[in-house]
Amino acid sequence: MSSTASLDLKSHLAGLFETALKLVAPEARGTSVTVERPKQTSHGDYASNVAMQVAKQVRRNPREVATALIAQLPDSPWVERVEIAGAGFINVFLRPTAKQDVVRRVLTEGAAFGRGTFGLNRKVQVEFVSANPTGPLHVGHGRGAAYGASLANVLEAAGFDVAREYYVNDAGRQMDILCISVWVRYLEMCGEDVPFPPNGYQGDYVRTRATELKAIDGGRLSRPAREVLDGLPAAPEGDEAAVEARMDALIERARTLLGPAFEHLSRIVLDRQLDGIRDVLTRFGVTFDMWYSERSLYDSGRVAEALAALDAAGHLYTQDGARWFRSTAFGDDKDRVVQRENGLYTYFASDIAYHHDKLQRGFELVIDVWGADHHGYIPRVKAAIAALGCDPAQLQVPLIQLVALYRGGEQVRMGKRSGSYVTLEELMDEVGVDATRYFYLARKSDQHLDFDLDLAKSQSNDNPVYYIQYAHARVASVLQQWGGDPGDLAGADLAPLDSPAEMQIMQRLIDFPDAVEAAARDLAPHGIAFYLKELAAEFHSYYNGTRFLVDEETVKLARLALAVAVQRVLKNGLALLGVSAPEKM
RNA sequence: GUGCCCGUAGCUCAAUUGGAUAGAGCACCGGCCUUCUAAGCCGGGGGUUGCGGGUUCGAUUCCUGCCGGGCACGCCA
Repeated sequence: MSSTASLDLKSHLAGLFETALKLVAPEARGTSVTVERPKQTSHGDYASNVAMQVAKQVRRNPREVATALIAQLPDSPWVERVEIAGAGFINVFLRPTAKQDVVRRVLTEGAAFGRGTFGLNRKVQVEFVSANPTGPLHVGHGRGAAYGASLANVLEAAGFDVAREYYVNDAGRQMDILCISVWVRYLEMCGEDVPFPPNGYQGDYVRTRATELKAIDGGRLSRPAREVLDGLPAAPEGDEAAVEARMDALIERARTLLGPAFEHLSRIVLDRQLDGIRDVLTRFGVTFDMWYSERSLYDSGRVAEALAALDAAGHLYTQDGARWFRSTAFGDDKDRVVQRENGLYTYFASDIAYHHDKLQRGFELVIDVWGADHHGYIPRVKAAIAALGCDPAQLQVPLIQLVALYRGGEQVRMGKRSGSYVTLEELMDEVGVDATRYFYLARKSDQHLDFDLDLAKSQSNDNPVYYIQYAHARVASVLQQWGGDPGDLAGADLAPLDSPAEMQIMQRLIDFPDAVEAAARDLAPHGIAFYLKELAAEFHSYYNGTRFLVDEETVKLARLALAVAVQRVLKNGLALLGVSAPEKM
């Protein structure tokens, strides 16, 4: 029964209008009545446009309809008065008690305030980050991590049953190239003169892996340079195709020379890479329920199984020696290869199997957080889901746009090729976890993000994350001065809270569950960041002009109760963003 | 060339999914600490929402044509 105040008020008011509508315009009974919060306080606490919506249907002018609706509106203990405004808006003004009530509710519900039932306990999976384990996480992955983690929190708060998952691309050529890169560094350390392939992974972490490998296995994986290099195709500088061909030959050679030890090497390298990624994410406050291996999809036969299902339904065909999925039958631009001429499956094949598996695990909603550069990939995955007999709407793919770092007003240039990109770890070390996560979430995910390092680092009033945290800390400070038990405040008489500033703040608190629900519905956690900034601003303003520790006991307790309620909502909201709520700054 | 996304104050971004006079922060100008944290507050100037049409009571939002920017278009992952 602890549904939220705002939902209570909104549905309560909508119910009043529906009752009146039945009497005034029975023929428009089907109209869904919406009640919104107007932007301007002069337009009341809540407003409905129902009169304008039905005006045409009943062939009367909107203001006339509104007048009739108001005349038939049932009495309500929460409503003070109702006005007609503008083209036919009906504005509702609430009694103070309707707002004051939220303070008690926040204090009683505590960490649970803001949680709702919108999700109906439905099972939803959020898959995010899923960066290739072939290198460290960079600032782009960081944005996906912050977004995915916060989205998962928001969905959970909105009443979904959420599973957080990282898809590990541990199969395929990129992984092999990483292994070769490590192996060549390893051979160098063993004194073998093997030139480093130009398309290998250049970073320092590759040497680190090689060092670890040598510590574990000594020189057991070493082979004479001529055995490694003999007969490999030449790769003239600048000839990309030849360079790739030489790499493929080198991979084959390594498998031949090392035998089962190649898998051993691969396993160690992968584990260490994942350990590194996991450590950084954990420091960043991002954790997963499941790390799902792409390779396991092959080992368990799920890829073959998913393709067999498509085949059985008649959605596969053979052409030019390859197996194709007829994705055009489900809205894709062109058909897609799932098994190459050489017999190897494509990445898409394992992705079909992966999504097949997700749906089989009973997730009603599957959310893939992807980089925006993958947007062209969405239609084919949705096509596969449809071809497997499921509803493509069960998959939603929020896209995360690029991040550009700025330092001293200049963009920090990054290039994968040169290995000069900034890692998430470096960003966290420089800026701090709280500011990093807040800045990532401070705008819509599908917008380019200009990340101002100087601003994020500045311990000043310019920095929005500190602005919000400071509001939280200020309440703690007042409570300390007061010295009483905040637990007693839930029973405080709230009648003294009647100033415009107090009304505004209480309405803002009432809005919090709505903000959570909207963020979940739109897969847009940035709404929480904006909400918190506004709540903090209103509180700072109030704080500046109001003394809490006054002589009159009832006024003091009422104000403290409000302050603690604000503090609680700030804390709950910051938690959704993965940002800490310090008691002292 | 085709498809998707974007264009809002000098800068960085919002705008309750079609609502009322488009809002914040930064920057700029002017005020407020003998009082619970000035990492704060108060006031001021700043706009043809890229441009032109259309849909309707009403458009930053939906449709369309241009202009400008980004991304994707592989038997790579």
